Amino acid sequence: MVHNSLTRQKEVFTPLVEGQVGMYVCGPTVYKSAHIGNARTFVSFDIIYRYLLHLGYRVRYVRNITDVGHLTDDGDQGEDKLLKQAIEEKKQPMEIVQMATLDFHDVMKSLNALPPSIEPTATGHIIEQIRMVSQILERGYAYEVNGSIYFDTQKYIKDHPNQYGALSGKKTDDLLEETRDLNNQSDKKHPTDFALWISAPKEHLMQWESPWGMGYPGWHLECSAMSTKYLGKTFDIHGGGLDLLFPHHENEIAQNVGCCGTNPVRYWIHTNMLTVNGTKMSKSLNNSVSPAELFTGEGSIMSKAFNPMIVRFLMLQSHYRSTFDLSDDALLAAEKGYNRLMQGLKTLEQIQATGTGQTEHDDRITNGIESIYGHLNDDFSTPQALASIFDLITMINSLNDGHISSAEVNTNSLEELRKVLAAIIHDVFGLIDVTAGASGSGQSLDAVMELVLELRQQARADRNFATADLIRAKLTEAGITIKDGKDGSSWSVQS
RNA sequence: GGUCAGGUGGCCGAGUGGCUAGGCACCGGUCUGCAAAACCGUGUACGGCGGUUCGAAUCCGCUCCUGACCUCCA
Repeated sequence: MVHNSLTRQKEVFTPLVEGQVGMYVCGPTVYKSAHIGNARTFVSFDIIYRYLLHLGYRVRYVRNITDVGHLTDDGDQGEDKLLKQAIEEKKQPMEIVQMATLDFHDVMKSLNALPPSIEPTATGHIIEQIRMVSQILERGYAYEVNGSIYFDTQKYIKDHPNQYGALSGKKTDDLLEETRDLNNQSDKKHPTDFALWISAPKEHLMQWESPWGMGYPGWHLECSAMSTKYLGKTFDIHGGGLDLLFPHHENEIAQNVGCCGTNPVRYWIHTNMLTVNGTKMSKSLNNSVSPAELFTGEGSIMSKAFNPMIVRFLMLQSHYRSTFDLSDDALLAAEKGYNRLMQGLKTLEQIQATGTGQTEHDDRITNGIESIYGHLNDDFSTPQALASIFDLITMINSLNDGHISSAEVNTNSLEELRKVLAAIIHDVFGLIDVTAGASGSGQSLDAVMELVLELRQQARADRNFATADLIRAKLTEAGITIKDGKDGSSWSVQS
């Protein structure tokens, strides 16, 4: 089941071609470093992508890079954000693009998001965009004014009643009556018309030759052109942030219908916004928190540094369609929850089950696994899937502590549990264990710690607790936690 | 102003008619030399006012509050 923004309800997901999924997600505009709100969206789609792969689908995941075209103001008078930034920094636009793109990739990598199958850029598909403009012109859904091409929304609305606005839930009448203060839009026949191709003044830094003279593409066009090129005229999933729903996605549909006569997308998925102190984070509001700030603890809202995996875990604890408020408390709580999850997974590797029958504990495992999949199948409900996982973690710990004897659990169920939890947590949720010595501390540290623990164990055996506690305290200061168990002590590095 | 989402216990965050979501924090217990971790247990909820129903956090109406979109934004 997938929640489809177009119909506003959950629908059974059946791909166009059995076993294959085409998914397009609107990527970032690369004129500034990514903020954590961007990251939330792409992590959400990363999990959807991973889950589809896990289910065995062949997925073609296309996520674009917008490296041209966004205007800061309405209409033709506005400045291109990218150009503005380039002028401010006295750089070539493509230098800005390069910087922001590399930064974006770094962030996504640190959050362990898989790269998309194709990551096309707008500037790399100028030809396709020009061709699409021509097709829309040919079909009569656009008109030219002074070298710029505008989409004719009125004709579109007339020919396709109840289409325009269907996605964003706007009534076409309301859209047409829009009387917003529109400055310098005299070229357009109607305020709702939008630019497909914009005529460029000579000094404009990014422009290309077209049948209508030198110019550059309108913002909405690239996604239509590139999704059509790589996924076809109709494809399964189109995703993006909720803030793109109108006008971007609405116009995208219009362009596709105008160009090819078919509705391009079968399932629209929109992720909700991330907020800080209850307000949406947005590049234009300048209230961004960067991932780097989170990861280094240098920002104003965090008390300390948080590993990217903790941030990712926190994102998993909320549903992608809910707004999500970022706070220090939430991060601190997530850190503990994440550690508990990772510790549980490690414990699971070590415990044994010797049972052969089918006990209530085996039922609990079976039901737990079933409910994990049930929740993920229900519009990718990671929070609920996590709840089911934590129930199983409790059971794993009970087994480890001897509250449940190993004979009470069937060997096969435990094996199944190992397989499923590892797959869900690592492959689907994309959570990497960064809690232990596994984080690249190397063999030498392992050897040193083994020695230290041995000496401390000796001190404890001699009832020299002062020494034992001193070792533990000093190690804690150094970021290493000691836990004394029945079978000796263990250690872990704080992330 | 128009449109659309929400308001859940100390915090975060699920949940669309009856059955403990979960995480974190708190309290009691077990374990431990002491901790930590873990396990067991207890408590604190569904913005307000009405209504439907045998029964509502969940449906309906009104009301208050918050956010998002309507302009570039993930």
